[in-house]
Amino acid sequence: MRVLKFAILGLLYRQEYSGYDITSQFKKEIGQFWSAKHSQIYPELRKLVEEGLLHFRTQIQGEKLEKKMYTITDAGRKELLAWAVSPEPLPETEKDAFMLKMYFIHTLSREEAHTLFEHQLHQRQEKLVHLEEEYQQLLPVFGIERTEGKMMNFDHPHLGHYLVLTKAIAREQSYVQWLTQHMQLFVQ
Amino acid sequence: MRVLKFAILGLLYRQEYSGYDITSQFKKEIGQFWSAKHSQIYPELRKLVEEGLLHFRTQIQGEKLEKKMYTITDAGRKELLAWAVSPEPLPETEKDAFMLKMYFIHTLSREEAHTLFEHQLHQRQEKLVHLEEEYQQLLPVFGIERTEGKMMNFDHPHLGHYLVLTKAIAREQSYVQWLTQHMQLFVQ
DNA sequence: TCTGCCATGTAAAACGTTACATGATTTG
DNA sequence: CAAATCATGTAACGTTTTACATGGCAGA
Repeated sequence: MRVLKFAILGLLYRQEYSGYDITSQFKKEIGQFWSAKHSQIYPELRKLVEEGLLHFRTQIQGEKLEKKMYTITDAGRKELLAWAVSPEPLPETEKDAFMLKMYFIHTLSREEAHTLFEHQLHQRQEKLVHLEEEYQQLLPVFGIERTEGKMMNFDHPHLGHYLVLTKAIAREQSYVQWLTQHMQLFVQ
Repeated sequence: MRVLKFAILGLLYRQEYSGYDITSQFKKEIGQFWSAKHSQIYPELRKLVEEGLLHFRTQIQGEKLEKKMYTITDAGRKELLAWAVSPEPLPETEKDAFMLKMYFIHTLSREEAHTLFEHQLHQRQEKLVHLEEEYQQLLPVFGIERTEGKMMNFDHPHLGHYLVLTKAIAREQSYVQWLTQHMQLFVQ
């Protein structure tokens, strides 16, 4: 599948980035849905240059620190677009170790199960709060103002950002709701 | 982390299974949240036997077909329980290639984006229908009868099964809802 | 000057998928 | 008797993580 390849091509579609910058991007919003460590990114960048999908120029930062700024080539853009329009099949499995534990809940006492469940709820709620704060702070960037009833639209330069944030929020809300709904199983 | 190890130990906690049976289990409900191919399962089973967490007896099926029936040992049960009670940290990234494409939506035309979105919605809706049918069929097994107001409880032997099914349904409902809510971005 | 961040890489191990390989049993 | 399923394994390849390794830069 080589999804990392397309993640990198996609990031470079609109701007030049260094390997370090790409690593940083994966720690931001898109990291909710795809990421990689720098040890995977640097070899992938080299490979993409070899394949003619990227090129780079070396830039000096300060006195002598070299960084490589990568840009996408026409061939790279072409491959990216071919991938981007191809329909994404559903994965059979979306791995979730917590839910695997829940499948084996009969191995636990009521108290142990309750603790695990509470712990997961706590973490998911905290994550949800962070995501919602991020969303609130980005409302002006997204151009969504409650008073004027403005809405995100297809041509908005931050549509992708908006979509991943709202989707991450929806995912966490659903998780929190499911946990809350089933919490009663462990009390008493 | 060795999650597959614990998935196998968990499956063997209540009954004897062959490698083939374990492979089959991963194609059922728990496959929504964890799975592995037989090529990963057979070596893992051998390893778990070597580690003293499982043993097996060879059973003859029919005339000469040999199958290995695995059971968990006391050491295996001990390791399983230690894992099961340990709190699960949230993964930073829950990979979703479709959402990665959505982050790069600016590379697509309105029509292309609309097609992708519709395609994903169709697939998610279809999956949701299957899961809901499964749930409806299992209501008697779960002991949930609308007329008598019975409820799932902690000691129910199928609680794990119930939890993964309801969670998978919640996940798909949330996905479908999010897709539906944002579909308007691509029309006209 | 020290701490945290910027910056790039490689090596080894672990995890996961696809393909290769073989044969028995069951059901239509 | 043919096809689907049961049953077990290995090999090769691809992906991902952890650890090793090095050094520059900026601000307190």
